[in-house]
Amino acid sequence: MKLTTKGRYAVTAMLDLSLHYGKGPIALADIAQRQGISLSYLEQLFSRLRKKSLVASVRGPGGGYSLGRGAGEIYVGEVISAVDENIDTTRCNGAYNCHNNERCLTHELWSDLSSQIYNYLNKISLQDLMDRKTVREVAARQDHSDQEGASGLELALADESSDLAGA
Amino acid sequence: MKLTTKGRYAVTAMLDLSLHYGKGPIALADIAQRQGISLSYLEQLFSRLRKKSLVASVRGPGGGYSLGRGAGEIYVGEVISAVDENIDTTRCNGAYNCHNNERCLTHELWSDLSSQIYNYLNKISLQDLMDRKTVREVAARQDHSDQEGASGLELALADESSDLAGA
DNA sequence: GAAATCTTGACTATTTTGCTTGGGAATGTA
DNA sequence: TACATTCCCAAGCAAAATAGTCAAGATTTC
Repeated sequence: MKLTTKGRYAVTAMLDLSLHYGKGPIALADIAQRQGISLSYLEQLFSRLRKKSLVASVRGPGGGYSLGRGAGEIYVGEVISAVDENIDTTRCNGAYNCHNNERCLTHELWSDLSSQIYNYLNKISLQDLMDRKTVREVAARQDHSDQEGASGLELALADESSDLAGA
Repeated sequence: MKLTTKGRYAVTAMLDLSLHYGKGPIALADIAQRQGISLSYLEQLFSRLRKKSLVASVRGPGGGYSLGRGAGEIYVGEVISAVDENIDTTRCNGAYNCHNNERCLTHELWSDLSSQIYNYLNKISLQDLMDRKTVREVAARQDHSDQEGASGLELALADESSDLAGA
């Protein structure tokens, strides 16, 4: 499997988007700042996410991104696949030509592992992540230091923490 | 997780070693030829495997490598860990400093995934792999074409009905 | 002592990653 | 209309990782 920061950034950004969504689209610049990801890099990732309809975009002032569907219907595996091209552990990517144009000794091992990982990640939705206590804690911290650092222009998200009991 | 050809080569080579072991040590050159892996590259990998006692070596003519313990007691996860340094999917490798010196939003997701993969691979021994029908088939083909030389024009890959990883 | 084999370290080519740059295009606001 | 704000896109690039080479040496068997 290819699990690089590309996939990690994508999932992190999508989770940030889920957490802050609710009152209109979220600008990438906000996500970039909160999650410490380069804006241009995020743009590239979101371009791919958009092509897979995982997010929808609105241009112009006040624009930004929103989720393509409900947070409960977007799965981590999809997000990683969207940005990482392939989520396969085999060298041949399932083509059975790993060695001398034939299947290598360990081909089945890697394809089994791929399905294993794929199944695992495709059972976890963004909503599942949002429901996790640790995620809410980190999110609250990030929103807090956001206000301190950015002279409090982007308020109105502190009430997020009172909604937490609902999970 | 880091799953590259390094880890794949290591497992493949260890499996080849297991399959051919029994009548004294196996020279790396044989494994390199059978599995299509560069000899010098294999040497590097086996150097690490030896440091972890996964293999034992005998120098001189007739020398080579043997398994450090029984094939049923060597697990795929160990082999990959030995050559790949870390098998962790988090950016911080578990150090909780992924973002601004603090835990990132998705830290737990990646560490959970790591354990998932780790547990999976650490339940599969080399003996388990040897017992697989597909492995024995490929091994038989490789031993056979070994005798014929390198051209290996036998086609036998159209019959693959085990379409697993839907990646 | 010569050949086979492991052992080691340095070096290199290639690919991938993560990111920048530099333009656009759409859209809301004044 | 002007203009700022946002998304959109493609090319390029430095650093890192990967995959592999090369050269020298250490052991052992014959």
